[in-house]
Amino acid sequence: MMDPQKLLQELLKISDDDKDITPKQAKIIQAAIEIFAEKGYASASTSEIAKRAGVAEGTIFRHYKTKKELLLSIVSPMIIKFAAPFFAETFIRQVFKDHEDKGFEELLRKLIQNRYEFVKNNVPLLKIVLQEMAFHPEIQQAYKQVFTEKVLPKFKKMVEYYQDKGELRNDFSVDTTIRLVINTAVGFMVTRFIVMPDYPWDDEKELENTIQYIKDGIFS
Amino acid sequence: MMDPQKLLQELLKISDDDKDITPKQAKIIQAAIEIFAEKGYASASTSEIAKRAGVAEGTIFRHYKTKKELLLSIVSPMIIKFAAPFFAETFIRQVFKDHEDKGFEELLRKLIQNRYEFVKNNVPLLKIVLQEMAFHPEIQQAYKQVFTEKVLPKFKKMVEYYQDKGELRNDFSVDTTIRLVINTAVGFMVTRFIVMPDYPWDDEKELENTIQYIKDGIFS
Amino acid sequence: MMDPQKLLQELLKISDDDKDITPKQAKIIQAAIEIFAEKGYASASTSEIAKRAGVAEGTIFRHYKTKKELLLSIVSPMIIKFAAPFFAETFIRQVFKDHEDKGFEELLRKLIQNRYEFVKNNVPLLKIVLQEMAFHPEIQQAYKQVFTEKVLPKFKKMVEYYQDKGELRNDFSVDTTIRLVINTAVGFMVTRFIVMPDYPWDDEKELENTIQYIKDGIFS
Amino acid sequence: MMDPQKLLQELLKISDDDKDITPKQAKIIQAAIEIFAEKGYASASTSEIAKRAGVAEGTIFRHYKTKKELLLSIVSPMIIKFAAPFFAETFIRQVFKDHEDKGFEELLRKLIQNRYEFVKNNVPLLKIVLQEMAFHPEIQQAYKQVFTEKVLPKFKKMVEYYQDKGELRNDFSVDTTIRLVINTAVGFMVTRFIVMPDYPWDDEKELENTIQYIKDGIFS
DNA sequence: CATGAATGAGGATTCATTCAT
DNA sequence: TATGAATGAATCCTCATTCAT
Repeated sequence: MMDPQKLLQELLKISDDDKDITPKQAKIIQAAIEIFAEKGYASASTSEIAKRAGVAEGTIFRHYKTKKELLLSIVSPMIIKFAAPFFAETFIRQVFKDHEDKGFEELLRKLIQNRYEFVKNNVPLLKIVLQEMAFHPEIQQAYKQVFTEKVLPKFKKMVEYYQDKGELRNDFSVDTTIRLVINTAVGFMVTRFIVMPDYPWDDEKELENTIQYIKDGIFS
Repeated sequence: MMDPQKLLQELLKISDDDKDITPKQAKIIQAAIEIFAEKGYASASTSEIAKRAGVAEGTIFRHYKTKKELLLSIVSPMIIKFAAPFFAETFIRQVFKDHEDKGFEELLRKLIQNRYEFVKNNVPLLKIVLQEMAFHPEIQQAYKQVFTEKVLPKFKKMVEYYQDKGELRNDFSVDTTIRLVINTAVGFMVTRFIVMPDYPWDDEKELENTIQYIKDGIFS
Repeated sequence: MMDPQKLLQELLKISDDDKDITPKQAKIIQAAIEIFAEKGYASASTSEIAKRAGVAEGTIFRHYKTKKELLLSIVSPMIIKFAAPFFAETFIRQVFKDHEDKGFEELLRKLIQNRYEFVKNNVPLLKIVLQEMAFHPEIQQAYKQVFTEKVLPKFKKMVEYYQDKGELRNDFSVDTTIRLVINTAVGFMVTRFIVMPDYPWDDEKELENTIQYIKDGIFS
Repeated sequence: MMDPQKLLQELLKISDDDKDITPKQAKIIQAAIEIFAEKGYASASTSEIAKRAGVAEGTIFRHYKTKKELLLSIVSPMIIKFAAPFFAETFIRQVFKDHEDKGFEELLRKLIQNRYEFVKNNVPLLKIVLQEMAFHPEIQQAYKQVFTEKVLPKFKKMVEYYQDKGELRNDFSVDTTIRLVINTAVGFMVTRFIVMPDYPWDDEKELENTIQYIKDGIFS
């Protein structure tokens, strides 16, 4: 038995894909993340990446056959990591068995808090994913697959479960409910970290308000 | 006196920036919109735009000094148009005087429906704005200015007004309330037209659900 | 009616493919021929070609999408031109009707002399063809097609005709005869212009000897 | 005293340059021969050679200082081996003393048959020599030296001898005679193994025809 | 106004070669 | 001896922009 705090923390470290990486390679990835995030994949030049990584341009291509492969090597693991909480086999069982009493609200709170921390620690990477998804079918594909195979099914079960319990309104379809929740959560993070990162956010309060909003809307 | 239906319709046609445009220029803009939306500004080549427009490469540069000027000539008016409803002097007065009885919900409904139609008719253009805003400070600036000077003040007044009336919960700050509403509305449209345009949407219902969600959240 | 001298001269100028060519383009082709011949296609750099042509490197790619296209635009017409004498409809008829009295020897003499002049005037180009054929299937294909469809059939008719007349030995198959003749003629030219261009050749005598050799071998 | 059969067989194994070669080195040479023959020296990359040889890139440069040295280490021995029959001191003496009765024809036959076997067993290597000679002065030099110092003198003596005997026509200069013979023989092999290796050759007959052609020409 | 040839800087990528392990 | 990561010059090619017609 594990308390949910720990559970979700666990789920983050899904893959250690940073193994077998030379120091130069690590510097390349770091530089690439920065520059891709700053100017976008298409406008980033491998020569600039090499310069910032303190590496010869050729070194990039020794490790990544193409510039695109470099992008994907950065972006692919992100998708999985972002959906990580939904990967754990135990996740949904935990929810139902040990913590059902706490209800959907508590589950939501944990989830959003956890993903909030994740996003906070991976802003440039997520910027890249958001930007480049639009133009790279491979990324869309990967995202779609993870979402429809891993995230959606579990999310659906959750929503159905709490709808049956009468905790969630059931005049919204499951899909609609999920869409609204995800929109609100993701929207918060995008606004918080990407659109207006410089606004003087009171994160704790804003997080709580967001959860309340999802719960009750804005009407009194 | 004007009924709100007409009011909002009016607000759409703010600027006729399609004046004094040669047919070739129009074809260039059309082609540019398509290609910028398809592959992004950085990956779009002026030669491809010229080809699709059925124009010589030089012709583009006769009308737009640089490729970036072409982008801005496309993007700039969009920002104003998207915020159009908030531009009309009469807008807020209308709200307060003639139609206060209908309440925030009705106002919201009109606004969202109207912007929904607008987005529906300008998907590629909005794709471009969303994508390129990240990398072009000029666009961010323009957006920020319009938002803080035009949209935000009026939105604030509205929210304050309805909070005072007790129609909106006031444990949320005005800013937070606005953020949540805009997030939900924009999130819907982005999901609807950009992320999942091929999903079999029941637009009317989804629109209504979104409004209800803003109002009441998802809890029963 | 045309005397065979003129006939063969005519056949040389098959296509004027140098039309619609800008002066820069002409200089590019000239430079490319020189450099391809000097160092081979693979070792020739487009930047060097541009330099020698007095043109920006980009200009090359405005006219030829790829370096290979530049090569083919040079090589392709050569193949046809080299086989030119066999293209004329009237060629073989001329041989049979008006000049049969002169026999195979005279025909051979005219042919070899004519091709000798052609080769003499196109040494670098032929060097390129010989070298690059080995590595470019497109060139092999083109050569094969021209040879099997145009050259071989007419050559066969000629040899058969003179074998029937008893002028040529018929213990050699037609194919073998053709191979031996072409080998000897081509071999002469390759030796003369490519292998040992600096040897003090007495061209007229050597040409005549080659013809005699084909006729009588080297035994007394 | 040695019968000529054996003599010529002997001449083949002139140098055992395969000594002191590590297994890796042998694999490198084998891979290099294949790849040089397939795509030409300039288009062959050391990394591809290393890969096909199952060796690290660095290993190639441990044995051969440069890519070119690798080429020369492959090509140089070929030149000597191809001219091998003319190297043996005893060769010409054999011809004159023991076997003069058999005449030039028999000598030619032996020579051509022997070289035919050699070429047959070394097609890729000869392809490389033919291709690269054009661009590498070192190879030309080596070839020229071997040819003028070893092959030509002996060949000249032979031809002079048989001209004096009245067996060969003497209205052809010695040089011309040699050129014609070599052209015909080499031309056959190039056609046989390089230009048209897939043609259904009747080697024995074609070889014999070639010899007859050299002897008697093609006229009846 | 419109054209399209020309430009040259810059892009991604390749490759022979070096060197620390 | 063998490795393979690292190099950086060189390669082919693209592209925004200019300008003479």
